[in-house]
Amino acid sequence: MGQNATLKKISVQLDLSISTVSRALKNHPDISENTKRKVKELAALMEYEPNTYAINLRTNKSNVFGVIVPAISNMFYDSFISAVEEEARKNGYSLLILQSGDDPLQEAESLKLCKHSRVDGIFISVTPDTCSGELFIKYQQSGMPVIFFDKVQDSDMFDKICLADEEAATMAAHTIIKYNKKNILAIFGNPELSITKKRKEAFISVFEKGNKKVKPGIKFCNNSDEARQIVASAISGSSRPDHIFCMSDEILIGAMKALNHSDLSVPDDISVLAISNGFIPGLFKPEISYIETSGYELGKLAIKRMLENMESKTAPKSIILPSRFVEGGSL
Amino acid sequence: MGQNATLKKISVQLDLSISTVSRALKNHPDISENTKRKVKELAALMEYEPNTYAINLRTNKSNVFGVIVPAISNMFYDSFISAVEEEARKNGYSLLILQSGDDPLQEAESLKLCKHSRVDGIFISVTPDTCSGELFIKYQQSGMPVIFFDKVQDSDMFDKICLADEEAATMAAHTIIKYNKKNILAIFGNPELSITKKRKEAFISVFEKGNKKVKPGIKFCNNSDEARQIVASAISGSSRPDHIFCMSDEILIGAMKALNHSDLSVPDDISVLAISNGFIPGLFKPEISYIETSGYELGKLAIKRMLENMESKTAPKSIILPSRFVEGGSL
DNA sequence: TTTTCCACCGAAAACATTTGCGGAAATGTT
DNA sequence: AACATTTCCGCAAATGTTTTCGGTGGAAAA
Repeated sequence: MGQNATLKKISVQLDLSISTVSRALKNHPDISENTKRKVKELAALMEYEPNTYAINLRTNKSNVFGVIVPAISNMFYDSFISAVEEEARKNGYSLLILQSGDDPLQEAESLKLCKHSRVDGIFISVTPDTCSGELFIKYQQSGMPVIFFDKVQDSDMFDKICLADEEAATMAAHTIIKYNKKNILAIFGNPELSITKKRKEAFISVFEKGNKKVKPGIKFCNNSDEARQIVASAISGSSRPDHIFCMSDEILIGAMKALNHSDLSVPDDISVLAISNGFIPGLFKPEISYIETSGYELGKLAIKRMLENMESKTAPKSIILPSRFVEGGSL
Repeated sequence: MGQNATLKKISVQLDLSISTVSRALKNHPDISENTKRKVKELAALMEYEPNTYAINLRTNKSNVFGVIVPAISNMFYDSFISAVEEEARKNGYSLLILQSGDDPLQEAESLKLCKHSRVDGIFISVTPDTCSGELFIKYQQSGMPVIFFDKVQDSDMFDKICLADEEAATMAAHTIIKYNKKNILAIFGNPELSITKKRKEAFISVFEKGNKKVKPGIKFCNNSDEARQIVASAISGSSRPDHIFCMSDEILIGAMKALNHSDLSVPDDISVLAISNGFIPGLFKPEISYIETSGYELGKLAIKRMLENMESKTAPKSIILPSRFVEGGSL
C-alpha cells in the first residue's frame, strides 16, 4: 500500500488540499496542530516518502556530487572518495562516482553525464591528456562548482586541492642527501601531469642547488609495470643505483616487485623512499619510509571546500595539504 | 544562454508546440523532416539538454543503481565496484555508492537513502550484524531488485552472487595437506558472517574427513590488526605453527605484518596460503600463493544479473563464481 | 460530391512537489 | 455594530517532459 503514497493521496483521504498536506508535513506555522497531527499520522501509516524526482525538479537541485577519478580501484582515490562520502553523507549529499580510466574520451563522457544528471558539483582528478578544458569552464560558469584535486588543470579559475607536491619532493630529496646516497634512480609518473612536473622540478632543484656532484637519474612511467621494468633493468645494469625514489604508490609497487625478484636487500644493498598514501609501504619488509600524502585528508579538504561553495560562491582557491615524513626502515 | 534550454523555449522560438519539439528530437515518424531539422538545429544551438529530473519524475525511473558496501577503501569491493561501474555505464546506468562502515545502523540508513533516492536496484554486501531483514523484503516486494553479493543474507528470496566459498576453502585445505603441514593456524573473519561459516566449515571438514591426525587451530578476527596480533602471539608461543592460512586479504595483510616483524622466513620456517582478490599476495617476497576470488569477476556477474532483472523479473537465483589456485612461492 | 486516408501537428493530462496570494471564518478591538 | 486582526486553509501556477487523443488540411478514392 505504502508503495506510492503521495501528497495527493493523503489529501484525498483526509479531504484536504495538497498544499495543506505539504505544509503540515513540514510544520508550516499556518497549519493547526490538529491538522498536522492527522496528516502526520496518515502519512506514517501510508509510509509516505517524498518523491525525490519531483523535489529535484521543483528545486532544481539533486543533492548529489559527481566524482570523476581515473580509477576506483586505487588506494589513493579510494581513501579520497571514502572521506568525501563520509562528509557528504553527513550533509545530506550523495555521490555519483565515475571512472575515466585515464582515457580523455571517457573522461569527457563522464563529465557530460554529470552535467546531464545535473549534479550540484564536481570533484575531478584529470587524466594526463584531458581535452575537456572548455567544458570545465562552461560548467563552472553555469554555476556548477568544479573542484580539481590531486591531478589538476593548470588554471586559476578553479578551486584546486593539491598535495604539497613541491614540499614532499623537496623533503624527499633532502632526506636522500642526508643519507649520503650517490647513485639515485628517481622514478616519476606521466611527464605531462602537473603533479609530475611539480614533483620532478622540486626534486631536481634541491640537487642542483646543493651538492652538485650528485645528479639523480630521472625516469618516467605510466603504470606499475613500467616502473617494475625500469627498476629491473637498472639493477641489472652496470652502475647499480644505491637508492630508488618513487613518486607514488603505484610506482613503488612496481619497484618493489622488481626488487623482490632480485636478491638485493633493502636497505643494505639499495635503499628506497617513496611519496605515498601510507598503506602500501607498510606491507614490505622492512617497511618503506615515505613522505605521506593522505588521500583521506585531501578528501576532507575537498568536500569542505565544496560545501563552502554550496553556501556561497567565492573566488577560486588553491589549497595545499602539507606532508610529513614517516620512518619505515628502508633508508 | 544554453543554461536552461527547455522544450518550451525551443517551441516558442520556432512557433511550434512542445510536443512537436519533443517528438522531433526523438525522431518520431509523425514529424516532417523539415521540422526535425529546424528543431535539431536550434536545440544544438541552444545546447538543449533534456532535464533528467523531469524525465525521472515522468518515467519513475532514475537509471541509477545503489551500491552498499562496508567500505570503499577495500581492494575487494573496489574491484567489484569497478566492474559494476564499467558495465552499468555501458548500459546507461550510474552508481550511487554508499558505505555502511560495518555498522548496521549506517547500513539501514544507506538503505533508506537508496529507497528515498528511488534507485532502480540495489547491490549490497551486508554487515555482520545487519538488522535490515524486513527492509530488504519490503524493497524487494515493492519491485526494487536487491542483489546480495559476497556477504549475503541467508534467505532464498533474493538474488545472491557469491564466491565459491566452500570450493575455495576446500581447495585450500587440500593444498595444505598436500604440502604435508602439521601445525596449522587458520585465521577466519567475523564468525557471524555466512561467508566465514561456509569457509570455516568446508575447511575443517576436509581435515575431519581425511587425515584425522592433523587438526588445524582456528582463530577469528574482525580486522587486519587483530589478525596481526593473533599471528604475532602464535609465532612467539611454544608450539609455533608451520603454516598460516588466511581467509581473506585483510587477514593476510595482518598476518604478513606480524611475519615481517619476526625473523621467520617464508616458506622455510613457516608457509602461507590465502584466499585473495589477487593484488596483495603479489606484493610480498616470496609472493603468496592464493586461491583467487575475483571481486572484478563477481562484479561482472552481479551487474549482469541486475540487468536481467531490469528486463523482466524472474525467480531469485544463487550464482557462484568458481575459484582457482595461483602459485606464489609461499608454500 | 462525399468519403477515406494520410501526413503532420497541437492541446492537455499526468508525474509530485512547492509557494505566493488570497479568502473565509473566528476572534478581538473600538 | 463596525472594523481589524488572526488563524487556518485552498487555488493555481510553476518546474520539464512524455504521451494519449484528437484535429486539420489536402489528396486520392468512391
